[in-house]
Amino acid sequence: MSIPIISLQRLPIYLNYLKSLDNKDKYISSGAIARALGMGEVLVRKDLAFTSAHGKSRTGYVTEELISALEEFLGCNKSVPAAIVGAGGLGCALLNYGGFKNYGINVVAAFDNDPKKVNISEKIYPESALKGEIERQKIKLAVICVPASAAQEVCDELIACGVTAILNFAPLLLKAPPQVSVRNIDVAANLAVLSSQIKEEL
Amino acid sequence: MSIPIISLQRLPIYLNYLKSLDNKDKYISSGAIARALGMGEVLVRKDLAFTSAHGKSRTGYVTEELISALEEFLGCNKSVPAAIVGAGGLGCALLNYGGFKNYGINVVAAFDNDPKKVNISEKIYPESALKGEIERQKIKLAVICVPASAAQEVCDELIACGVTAILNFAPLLLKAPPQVSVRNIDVAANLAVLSSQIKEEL
DNA sequence: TAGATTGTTAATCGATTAACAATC
DNA sequence: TAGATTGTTAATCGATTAACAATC
Repeated sequence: MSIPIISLQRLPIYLNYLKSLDNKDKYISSGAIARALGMGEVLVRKDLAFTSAHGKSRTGYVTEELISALEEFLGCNKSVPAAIVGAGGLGCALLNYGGFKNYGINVVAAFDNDPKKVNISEKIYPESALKGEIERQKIKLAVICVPASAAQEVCDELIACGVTAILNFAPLLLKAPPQVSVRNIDVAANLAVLSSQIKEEL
Repeated sequence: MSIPIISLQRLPIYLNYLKSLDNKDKYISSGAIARALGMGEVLVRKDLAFTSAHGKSRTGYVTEELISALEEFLGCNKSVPAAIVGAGGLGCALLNYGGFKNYGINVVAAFDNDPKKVNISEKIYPESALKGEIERQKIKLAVICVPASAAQEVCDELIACGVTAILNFAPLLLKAPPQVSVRNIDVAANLAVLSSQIKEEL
């Protein structure tokens, strides 16, 4: 059975936690992970069962094996090329962020229609080069950091170039065919939810 | 009954959609919204029922009233002061982003322990000023944009200063008391999920 | 009136949790 | 052996969807 997205989303949390442990014991139990992360231990075991990890009765999981199983499942050892469209503040911040490497994701190009941006980094190309670079480097994964007004157009162009997975920071719902995976991060909406929760408490 | 978080999270999606309509008809039905956003129409009605909006049989909701009801529920007309901790690439990008105003959120201060950052903008303070400014401006909402290694320490300090809602971009699970709302945005983990989904398709 | 739409109640679906046999 | 932990099966919980009466 294929892993449900809701389980897949938790795998990076487990991996982050395990890697953050300073003095790793040889073994770790689902109960210990669950307690540290505030989750149910059965849930942890079910999630981990989707990977190649196998726990041992009485002792739990071999910590290093569990980390390796999560890394393998998430493709951390592969090198997946990714592109960023829109080299504004957010796009540049992501371009300079090193944390994607932990998941085998390599941001190889960014695109912007402002010629001034193009000289900031050799990875930034004019938007006219988008089709050529995406096809040349066989990029399947892209991040949209352009304003909402341009996002659907960029999305369509990316899909036409062969991109099949898109992380969208623009605050709108992108239309895309079902074979293309789209995830949305709306920072303002997240803040709005928190802001509403503050008011509730009053 | 208090709105479940999962419904609350969808309200900004409805609001964005409604505001994005170019030629707004006087009325809009839950079915039309549902079709545009790829959701069930009963779900839309149930979500909207948490706001003060009331639809009319046969005609649907008055578009402008529905927008107002969503804005009111989400507190878009209030002015909620917010702070950003960590004025690196992401922190600065968020500081310069104008989209928070739509939800009544006003980023009034950013903090960084690098003295060079402090002169970039008059809103950026040294981290030593954190306690003073947060308390002076009665800030309850904060965004953590520091590296994972410093995030828990910053979180503790914010809570000690009276912050009750935190948006965390650092890839780790923050420990916070239950009366503090924490939301996490792990960009790398989101990309990892997409990357895994690409591989599945092969 | 007839028809479209709301809002509510009941049914379904999926995810989480509880229970427990297997096992090291 | 006794005890801790896994992995699985059954029960519960919550969210979504279906059905439908009310109504404009």
